[in-house]
Amino acid sequence: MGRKPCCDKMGLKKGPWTAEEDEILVNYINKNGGHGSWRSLPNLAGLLRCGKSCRLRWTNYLRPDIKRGSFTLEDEKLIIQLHGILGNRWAAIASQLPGRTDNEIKNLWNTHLKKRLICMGLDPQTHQPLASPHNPNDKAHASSSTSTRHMAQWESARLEAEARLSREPHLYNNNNKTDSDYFLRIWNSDLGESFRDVHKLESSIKCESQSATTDLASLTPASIVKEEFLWGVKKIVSDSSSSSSELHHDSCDTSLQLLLDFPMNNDMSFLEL
DNA sequence: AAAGATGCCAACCGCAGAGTT
DNA sequence: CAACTCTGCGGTTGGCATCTT
Repeated sequence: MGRKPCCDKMGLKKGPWTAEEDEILVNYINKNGGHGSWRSLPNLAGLLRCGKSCRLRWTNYLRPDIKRGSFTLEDEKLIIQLHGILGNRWAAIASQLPGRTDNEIKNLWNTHLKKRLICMGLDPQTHQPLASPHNPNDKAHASSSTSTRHMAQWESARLEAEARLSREPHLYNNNNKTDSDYFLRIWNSDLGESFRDVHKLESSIKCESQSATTDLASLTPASIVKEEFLWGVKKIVSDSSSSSSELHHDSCDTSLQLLLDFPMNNDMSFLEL
């Protein structure tokens, strides 16, 4: 059904890259001010590799901004925290660690961090204690604060947006008002701050009926969370364009509440650890 | 010292989504 | 709007390095 792998072509080399191949690839990209089409790059550069292999070699090893060397404790801590929020979305996690690649982080996770969590008695997927199924503490986790989980969803969406923009830096500068663009601006605006304040006042927010019916086993993809969030952001933006500042403030509050109220089934209770 | 086990990581594979025709 | 192409992502693997017995 699917397309044949691009490396199936006869005569294309696979396996480890040689220094000569690296040099050819780097020289080509430097000379042309970018890679252009990865598919046509091997022919143009004179490499007996498929485009995919070239892209991987460049993004994971040859890129000039790659940071080499071991991860610091802070890095590892951050990766664990981000994994708790984002799951196995290595590219999104990597976007928060400049110079580190998704592959590198994935390897670090699979070889070190995962085991470390297990040793600490935590499930590396859920970041929750590997306790017995009848552990009363688990129940406490299940009914964790909704506002805490909303906070995690905001954070998740923010990281996704940043990951996207880090891949497409031109979006910062042009006039395309993308969803991610809006998101980041709102996140850094008074509204974002308001939300963070709301989080601090989490005891005042009661959504117990929703969290009680949450299916903890089914994790909602963060993209869905973002969709819901963006709907709220778009409402804020459209409201603000036709309102006085006071009304704007009200609409922000309203939209903020909408964001807080949207149905969710992500289990983010690990944030309370 | 040698053989087997384990760790590590670069690279490959296949899928999915976005863009194009 | 279906078919196709391109690219990015996450899972997996192969092989070298290191450790253990």
